[in-house]
Amino acid sequence: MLDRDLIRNHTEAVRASIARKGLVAPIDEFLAIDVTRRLIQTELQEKQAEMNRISKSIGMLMGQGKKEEAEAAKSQTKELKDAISIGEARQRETELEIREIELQFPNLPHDSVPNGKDESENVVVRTWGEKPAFDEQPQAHWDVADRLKMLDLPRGAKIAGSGFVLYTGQGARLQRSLFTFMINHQTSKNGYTEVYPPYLVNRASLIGTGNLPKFEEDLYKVDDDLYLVPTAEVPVTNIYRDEILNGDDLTIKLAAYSGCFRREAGAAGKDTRGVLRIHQFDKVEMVKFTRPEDSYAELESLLVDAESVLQELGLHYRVIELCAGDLGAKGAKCYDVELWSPGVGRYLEISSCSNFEAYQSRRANIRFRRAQGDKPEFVHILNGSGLACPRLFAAILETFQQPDGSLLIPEALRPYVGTDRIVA
RNA sequence: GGAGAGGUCGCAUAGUGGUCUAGUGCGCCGCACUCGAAAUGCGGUGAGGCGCAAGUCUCCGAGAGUUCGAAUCUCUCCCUCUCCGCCA
Repeated sequence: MLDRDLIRNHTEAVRASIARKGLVAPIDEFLAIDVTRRLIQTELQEKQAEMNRISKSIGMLMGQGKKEEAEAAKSQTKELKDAISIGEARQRETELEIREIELQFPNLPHDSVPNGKDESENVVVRTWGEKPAFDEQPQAHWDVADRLKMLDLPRGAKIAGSGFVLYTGQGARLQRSLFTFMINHQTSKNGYTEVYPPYLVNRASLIGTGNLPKFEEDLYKVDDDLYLVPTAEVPVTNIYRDEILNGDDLTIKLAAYSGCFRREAGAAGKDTRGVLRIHQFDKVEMVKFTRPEDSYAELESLLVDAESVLQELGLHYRVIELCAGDLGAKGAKCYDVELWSPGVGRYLEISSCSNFEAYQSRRANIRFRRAQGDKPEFVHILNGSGLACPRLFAAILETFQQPDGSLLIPEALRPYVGTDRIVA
């Protein structure tokens, strides 16, 4: 959702900015309904004001015992009352219409975001480490995992279906070690406060983060109008929905471990092998609530916090800045962290660190007050993965596989895994 | 799941059909008194929309209804608490 005044007063700038993303927004519909909406409202309010005056005078006349005059006043109200109920219905209707249109607006890209139509025009910001050298072609993680009995993909599919994974033995232990290590790292080293949210959320929460109404087909829905979380971003961002925060408490930095559930409806046939794209996975997510003037500095440090996990593990990665055309609807600016996966032979997206500015806070109505008596302002909201487990799991298996067939565990994970090496 | 009690402007409370533009206390802000503070006194202190402004409208958990008029009456739903049942 965007600022209504911005759309009204800087229409062409908004249009051009959205066009940079290669998207269109219902700007003309918005403007048309906005005008009628205000006309309806002004007209209605005049009638309501008159009705209030008459009703009040009836009360006063009754109090003074002037029954007849009160009755006379009552008879004036019939026509007014009908007009008001029609006006109220029209106002409700237009308010719903404009809200529906507003929810379809994508966020505007920040000025610093490079132009570009799709991922081919993204920009490599930096790389860390180097591709590890192997004497022979390294195995893909599904082969390493099979050999070391860390994954049972056929039985995962039997239990739930294609795209669901059963981790076994040391694989299950490694998987559990990863998110435990990461949530500990973000809370103890990078200053995040840990939260553990519900895995099921209501519609209002999903509208707040921008997953609904547009991306319903990506979500698992259960009875009672609840949805499985596609990421902890949804419940964590909504912690402060409809609240006014104290400006002195910002920036708020939260980190959450959660399971994530995605239908991956539009991705059939892509990345189907191993654990590269699965319906259920674990992730540590970081969310920040900031003052507007701090959000871009906080985006840089959020990115550094995500990277720090990979540095601790000694994994080669690169940081990509998304061009306008690859940003998606919600983001104002976004960096992806891509992890080198030597067996698959590709960089895998493992984290997305985004500044949403006030796009989500306007939808979720999350504000802050700078000081007592000041008008509430919308906070800026950022989030980033820190990180997603399956691809990290894959990269570790592929990067640290040894010539003798064993798997060397990175130093930082050894206390969690309980060994320095996994053997067949 | 069953029974009961509740949800009022940061917190606590009052309000059971009309001077409620929601009262009071606490907290908070400003001013006065003071060398300074405490205490005290006075004033202020929710959100949103429309409007250049004056102003005006909406919001007492949410929605619908009754009425000239609803915080107050009716219905539906949500949430909290207590007890019972079931259960990791």
